[in-house]
Amino acid sequence: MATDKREYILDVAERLFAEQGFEAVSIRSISKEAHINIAMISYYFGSKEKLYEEIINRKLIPFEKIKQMSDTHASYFDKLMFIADVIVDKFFESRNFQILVFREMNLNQRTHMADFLIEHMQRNFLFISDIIKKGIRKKEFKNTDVDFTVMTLFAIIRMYTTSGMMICKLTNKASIDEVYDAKQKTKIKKFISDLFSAHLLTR
Amino acid sequence: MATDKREYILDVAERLFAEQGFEAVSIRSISKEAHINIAMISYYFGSKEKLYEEIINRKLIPFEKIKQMSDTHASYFDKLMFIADVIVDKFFESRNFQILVFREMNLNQRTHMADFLIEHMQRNFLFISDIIKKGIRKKEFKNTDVDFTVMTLFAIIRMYTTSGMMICKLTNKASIDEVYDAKQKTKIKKFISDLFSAHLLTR
DNA sequence: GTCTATATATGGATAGAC
DNA sequence: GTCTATCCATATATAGAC
Repeated sequence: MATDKREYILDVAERLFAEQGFEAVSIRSISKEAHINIAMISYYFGSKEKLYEEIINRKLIPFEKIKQMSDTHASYFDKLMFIADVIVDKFFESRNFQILVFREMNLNQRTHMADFLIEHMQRNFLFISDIIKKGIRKKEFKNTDVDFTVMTLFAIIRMYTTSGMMICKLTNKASIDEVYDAKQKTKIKKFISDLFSAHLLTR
Repeated sequence: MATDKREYILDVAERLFAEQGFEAVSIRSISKEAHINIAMISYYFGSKEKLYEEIINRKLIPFEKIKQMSDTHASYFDKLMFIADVIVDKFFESRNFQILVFREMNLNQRTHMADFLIEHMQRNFLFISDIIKKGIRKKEFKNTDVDFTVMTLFAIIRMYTTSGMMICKLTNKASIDEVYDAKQKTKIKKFISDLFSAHLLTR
């Protein structure tokens, strides 16, 4: 029961932090939105910043599983697209979290947290770089700038999933929900596949 | 002389807002960093929020000139790459500003400002979409998802120019300056050209 | 676990002297 | 134009009753 309430507070706070930014959200507004007493946040989490750290820590991808699963795919392109699909799924289902993470990485506040997130990002980045480098060595892929290629993958998924209002306007969708429905998820996966197919594959 | 001091305050505040976020920066810290009295900010700008609005407004791209210049290029691909280069140049020389703009577009604070920025973005977006659509109609370009294509262009440039700390780490650069030197600018322009060439051109 | 009341700090803004 | 002093609102955090 206590964990349920804790999780609920974390969910509410995650959304508010994503919408307004860490400093703009008061523990008063969190307690109001989550229908709990103000003092409960210090009681459960210790402080506003520790609450924030718990929000960040609870959803970071345990990337090991993905590494193992990607091994089951034969070609490097299939490995890469498998990973891309996993990232798209992950980002679609945790948009508020991703907004927080990318905003935090770009801030000079709480630098220990930014450093930690960047290191986490780097591990994922290196894993994907490695696949592409192997693909190039095996002549499956063209010789291209690997850093920019991996960056492009993250950049597209990040832009689409963490800038909902903008994407909604730019693509003439009626609502945010429409931007993130199953149809759009399929479309972005197909686009990524087409783009990287043309960019990487030798044929 | 008064405009010099105003401009200097705007420069300092822009950097601080980019580094720490709007709410985390106090007018006290701005006045300290800019070596002026606290009261001067209200005197010059009226309020912290009006100062912020002036920072945003002073650097938005007047896109009309670019439209005209892009007309001088023969192919749609050349038009597109001319625009991409202009955007890269612009983003490289105003990184703090771009950090502010993209962060602001993703916040539910000051929604009038976010709406304004998104509309500005949409005009640029539509202009580029239009070029690609024409290229497709003339069979210069393959038939692709135009929205995602334009998004990709902005996504790459945004990711590279507004996430300096991350890029520095991911690409093993010694310092931020190295991430944004002339050599790297050339490299990203070439990468964009290669990527969109493979993605768009029929040959 | 839950609540009220409060200690304490810091923020934006401005009045008014010079 | 520049500065000091101050008003007032709001923030986090916690002590202590229940």
